[in-house]
Amino acid sequence: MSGKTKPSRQELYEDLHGRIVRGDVRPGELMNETKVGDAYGLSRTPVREVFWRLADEGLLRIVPQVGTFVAPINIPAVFDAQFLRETLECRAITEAARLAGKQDVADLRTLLTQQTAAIASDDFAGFFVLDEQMHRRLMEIAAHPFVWPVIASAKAQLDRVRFLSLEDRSWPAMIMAQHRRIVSCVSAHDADGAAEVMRAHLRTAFAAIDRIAAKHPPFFEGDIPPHAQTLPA
Amino acid sequence: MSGKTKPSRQELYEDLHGRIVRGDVRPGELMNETKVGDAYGLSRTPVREVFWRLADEGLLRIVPQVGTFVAPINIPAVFDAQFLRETLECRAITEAARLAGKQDVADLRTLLTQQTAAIASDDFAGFFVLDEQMHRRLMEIAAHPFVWPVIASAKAQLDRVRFLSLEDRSWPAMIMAQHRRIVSCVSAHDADGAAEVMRAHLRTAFAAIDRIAAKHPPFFEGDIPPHAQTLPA
DNA sequence: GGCAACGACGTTGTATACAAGATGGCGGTG
DNA sequence: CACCGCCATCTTGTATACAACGTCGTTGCC
Repeated sequence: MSGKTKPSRQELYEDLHGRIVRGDVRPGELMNETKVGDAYGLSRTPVREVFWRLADEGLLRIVPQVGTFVAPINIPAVFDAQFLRETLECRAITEAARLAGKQDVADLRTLLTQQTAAIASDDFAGFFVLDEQMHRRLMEIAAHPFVWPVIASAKAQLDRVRFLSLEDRSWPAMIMAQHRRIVSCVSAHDADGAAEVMRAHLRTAFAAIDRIAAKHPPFFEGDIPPHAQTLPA
Repeated sequence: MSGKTKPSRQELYEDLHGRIVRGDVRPGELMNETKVGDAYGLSRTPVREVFWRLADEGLLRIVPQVGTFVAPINIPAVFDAQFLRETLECRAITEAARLAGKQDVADLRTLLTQQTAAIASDDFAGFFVLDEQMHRRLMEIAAHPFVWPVIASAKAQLDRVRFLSLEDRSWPAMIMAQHRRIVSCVSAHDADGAAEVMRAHLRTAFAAIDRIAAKHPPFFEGDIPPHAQTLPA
């Protein structure tokens, strides 16, 4: 594992994806195929495939014969991503609460422990990974594993906004408390309670979008929809 | 419009997509990059981009250094696609029923008329397009237009199964009746009623999947999930 | 006869050269 | 001074040559 066997497409994709979502590269910035290829020791061909996938996810905007740019954060698209994630995850967790077995609950509790440890050591990146693992695991418990990639794609749009807000210090504690309540509901097979907590959980970060958008106007595109009281129930 | 200005990637994508969904090419069949490129007068480069996208949608399976094949119909993936579509469209139509204005209802009624005409002239392909337009329009009325591409992707998986069943002659009439009831509920702002009819509508075609899978075993992959009573409510 | 090693073939993966188009600056012109 | 047209330059789009790898048939050996 010492020599770089393959800085391959997968690595390039994950790196670029992370850099865009974390905001290391700003919306509107030019992503030159040749330069990116040189930077990673690859030719344009594999780079183009990665660009295409990122464009499909709405993270890049390819303008033919002009250039490929980091896409602005499209506010209506973000609202729809929230709708999608909230609708699917809340529906799925009711199934998860119904179907969860002892081993599933044990797995979730293990993730809770790891998340607590990550927060205790200020390992925000590690917590971020564990958070994603937990949501994916819940989707597996709900017996809908193929839905996760769809949610992950929507999540990227939402995370772009999230990373623009300097994370509050009190934030991780609140997230952890919500995670514990989710696992508690699933463990008790309380489907309605789990859905309710999940909805509140998913709206926590989303609630600040208008404030964040107002703070970084050049990064955004489109207006906040008129019916923006999100969703009733 | 006489000369073929561009048999470009878009055309190639739509053609291949349609051929796979309609079952013109069978699961397991080899899709050679070079041969496909020659057939369309393109080189391997644009073909590869199309293949990549189709693989992302689960319609192709790219095996490195071996070949690209038409993917088998993955039964668990189909069940998850049904879960995704049903969850999102039923949730969205409650919003559509709440938000629909007079012009929206008028557009829907126009689509109903066109659909009736298509069926009357046995134009099944035309009806298929109009059906898709209606579902997309409903998503726009619900103020979530960006969700449609996600549903369209899931729809492709479901349509693969649908096209394997020789469509019943009484089938179009039932679909039309459901469409009319949906528009009726939306027009009356009956959100719960609309969701109920939509759920029944989406399950109509899906209900036969086990029968169809049993009829064409070599085209399928994976088993029917144990909790296959789909979804409660 | 069974089996293992080898090699030809086919496929996708990668790199690179060239083409087509868009942009922006420059200079000419009214 | 304003404006129009041209051209250098940069970008992505496409085509093609080569490399890496897996498959499968063949052949030789045991």
